[in-house]
Amino acid sequence: MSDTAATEAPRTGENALPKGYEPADVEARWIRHWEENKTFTPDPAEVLSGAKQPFSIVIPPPNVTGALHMGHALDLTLQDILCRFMRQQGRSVLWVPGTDHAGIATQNVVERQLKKEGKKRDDLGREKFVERVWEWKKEYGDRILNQIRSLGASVDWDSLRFTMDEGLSKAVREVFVRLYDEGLIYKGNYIVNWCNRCHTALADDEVEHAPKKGKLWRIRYKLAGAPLPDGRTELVVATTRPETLLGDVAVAVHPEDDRYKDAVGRKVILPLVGKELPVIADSYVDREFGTGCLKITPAHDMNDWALSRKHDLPVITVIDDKGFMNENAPEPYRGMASLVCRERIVADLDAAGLLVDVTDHDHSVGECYRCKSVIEPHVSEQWFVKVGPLAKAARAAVPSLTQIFPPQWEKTYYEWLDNIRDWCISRQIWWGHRIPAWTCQNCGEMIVRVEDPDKCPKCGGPLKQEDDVLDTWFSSALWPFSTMGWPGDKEHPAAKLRAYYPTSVLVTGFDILFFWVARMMMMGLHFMGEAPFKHVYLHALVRDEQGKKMSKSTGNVIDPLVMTKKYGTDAMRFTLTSFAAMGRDIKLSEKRIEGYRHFVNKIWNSARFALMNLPGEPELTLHEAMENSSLANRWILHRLEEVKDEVERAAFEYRFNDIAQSLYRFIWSEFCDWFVEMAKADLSGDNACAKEGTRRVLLTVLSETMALLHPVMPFITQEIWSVLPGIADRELALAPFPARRPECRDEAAARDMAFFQGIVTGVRAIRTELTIDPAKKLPLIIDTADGPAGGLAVLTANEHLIRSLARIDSTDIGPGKTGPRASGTAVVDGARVFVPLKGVVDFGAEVARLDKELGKLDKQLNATSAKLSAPGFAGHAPADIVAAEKEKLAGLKDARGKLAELQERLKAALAEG
RNA sequence: GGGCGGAUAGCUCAGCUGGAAGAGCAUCGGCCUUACAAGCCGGAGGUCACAGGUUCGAGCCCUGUUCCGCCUACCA
Repeated sequence: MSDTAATEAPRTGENALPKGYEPADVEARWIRHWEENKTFTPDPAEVLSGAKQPFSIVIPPPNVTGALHMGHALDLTLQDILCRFMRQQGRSVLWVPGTDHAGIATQNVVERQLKKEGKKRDDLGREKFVERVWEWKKEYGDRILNQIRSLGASVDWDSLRFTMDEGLSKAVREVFVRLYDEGLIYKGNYIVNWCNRCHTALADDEVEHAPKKGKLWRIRYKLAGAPLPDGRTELVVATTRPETLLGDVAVAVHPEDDRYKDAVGRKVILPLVGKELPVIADSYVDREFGTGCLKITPAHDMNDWALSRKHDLPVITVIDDKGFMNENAPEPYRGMASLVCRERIVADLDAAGLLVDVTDHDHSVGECYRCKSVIEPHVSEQWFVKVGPLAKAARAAVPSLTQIFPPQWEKTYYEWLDNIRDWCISRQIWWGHRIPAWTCQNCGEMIVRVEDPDKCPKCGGPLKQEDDVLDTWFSSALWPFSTMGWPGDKEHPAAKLRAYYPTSVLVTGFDILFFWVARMMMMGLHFMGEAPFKHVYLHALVRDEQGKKMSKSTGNVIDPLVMTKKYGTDAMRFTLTSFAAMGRDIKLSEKRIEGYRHFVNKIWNSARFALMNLPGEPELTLHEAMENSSLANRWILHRLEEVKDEVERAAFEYRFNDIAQSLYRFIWSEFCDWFVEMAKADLSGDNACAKEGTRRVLLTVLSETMALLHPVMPFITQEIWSVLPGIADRELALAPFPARRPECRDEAAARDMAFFQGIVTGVRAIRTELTIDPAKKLPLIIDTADGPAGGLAVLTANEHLIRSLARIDSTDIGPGKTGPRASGTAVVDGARVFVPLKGVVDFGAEVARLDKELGKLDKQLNATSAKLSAPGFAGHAPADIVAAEKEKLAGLKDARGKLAELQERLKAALAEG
């Protein structure tokens, strides 16, 4: 055991808590404590023995080069709430932390570092470069992990994983080899998305489409041979990329386009090149767009590529993998950067009289999701996963095996899987899992193996391994089982895997539904025979207060680390939780976090107040305390039971905002505003029995509230918990969810309290609205004749509280009591309230105030009686609804009548002067 | 082009299976009432985007419309 706060002698009682809550100090202390004590490291044996139900989550591994942003903070907060809540529910909780190696991003970072030294990666060579990346990882790779720590995430640090770890790399190889052997991985020459800057292929979903202002050039392609029957001698094509015409292999028109029917089958002459191209017909061509004539450049356009395969056209690459015109381009253009070439081509066309015109044209352009440079379609040798069969299984698993929350994302998930194309998994970089395939330099045999082969098994010739590495998402797709020890020993799978796979829920942003979630589904189902998670909870994106995506370039980023430092982690977590309603974006502003910091302060101060009154454990048990207990005590215990239900239900249903709201209201508006104020009388009174009873209730409610709030605000709750007297287990994180106490349910107390609050609020309203000096104590008369059943008893028993809460110095309560005509008045639940005000205020104001009240009552009266008298209501509506409406109408009529009468009395008094 | 979501108080949003419109912040008025001025008490503020429909009854269900987001797509 370590010397942390929980193991020190608890500082309970008076002065246990300093005046102000200092989050930084408290947080650091508990983070250290949890980690040193391995509080969140579960034992798989407790699951395997059947002693506990498992609950597991794998963290969405952040990019190892990344820094924590608000999206992470939200994601981690929600996961932490679930994990901490499930521990309270008695589950064996495993939350696996880790990072991914982010192939392209990390390589970029290190290359930039090298550049500063005036070096390129080729100067180092592959091996040295990869070593260099590992060095970088060693030095900076823990940054984001420490940031996760600082949020209080209750992950099991013993389970920490990195996608390039030995075990995870083994999983990657195993999966690759098996998919290859099953014919689900193949290598081939295809057109792919190519990033010139990162110098690698990208998968379809790694390309982001952004609208761009472009131009549309219309270019004449002269017909070879005789003019068309109508005398035309050329076709005009429209293109946004004139430089690609050097790679044109055909011109296509729509087969039913009357304008071009006669041209089909003829040849045109490619401008600036001079070679003849066929004119083909294909219904893909949109007659409405441009001129209806489409030039076909298979090597540099995805759609043209597809057409070229259909029509068996050649593929001519004219732009190389760095974005320069290659040897297939005519001499004058060779070696030019493609954009430079574009200008030259346009100029040359113009000079040759082949350019019709140029118009502005907005279209969407693909960009690299890592570096934002324009994506070039590029033909090259790549490795692909044949996703069809995998996607089919992944689709079928939702919602039967895996449920998505909120469910509207199901459709998006289906949509993507239904239209999925083969997944390009090879990347032309060095940092990552190198493809485990070797080619025999002798016989050309391809060997794909888990273990490195040393020679060709067929001819014994020397082998050369593939240069490419795998897409980072390929390894991320295995995360739910690779992190738990798969494949390991196949006969005896890891205990962790047996205990915690499949995971309970995946919590992540909807933006990586495709990148990651769908692929994990594919891999999990294929290799484990089980979906990797039972639930997927997709939360919204965190945006700025205008609803814009936060980005460094816009400068609207709210840094979670700055916020936690400034307002405390609990305040930020609570803010995010409050706004985490399902299916909605979160518009965050610093002001909101600041607002919830006030709530943290409120909690702290209420605990300080409680501790001041709890020098030691109360002498009465709760059971004893409840005998002849006060209204306040019975009511708050009753409400506590209801809050337990609300919080528990909301947590199971991922209604995070409801957890927050329910606790906020209970703590602030009920516990602090009413219970504590009412308890003060007992706590400072002479009645030892009442005092001890109320102390017991105060302690019970405070401690259980800390437990309920703990998943959302782990630090302040643990800090307070650790100084409460009479708590056996100082580790709140491992304490069970507060047990239900059916005997504390007390509807009568709820009703009585509502009446009591009505009286107090009624008097306060009279006071404030008539601007009576708050210090001025007033007399109070209440006629309980028509009040609720037991109302008199409630008011009599709590008379001293009415005095203190409403600033009353004398009361006269009973059936038939009447105050002077010159009174401020109210009707509460049938009871008439009088606050004699002769000589205190101007009664004209009170007459006006009553007018306003009467107006409100009239509005409600009209609505209710209209409803009741509406044809069919009594016949069709359920009996209980009708009865309730009738009762309501009676109550309103009664209140209105009484109030009107009271106003008349007042007016009469006024007339008399 | 297809899909999804949103439109409720000045702002940000709740409102679960249809049964008297809610919260926070902001605002106005009054209070340093010894846990808390990061606080307390009270007030004001809404034709629930628009138009129809179903129903005894609609913020909620159905149809259409208008705006605003996002995702997706082969219009060069």
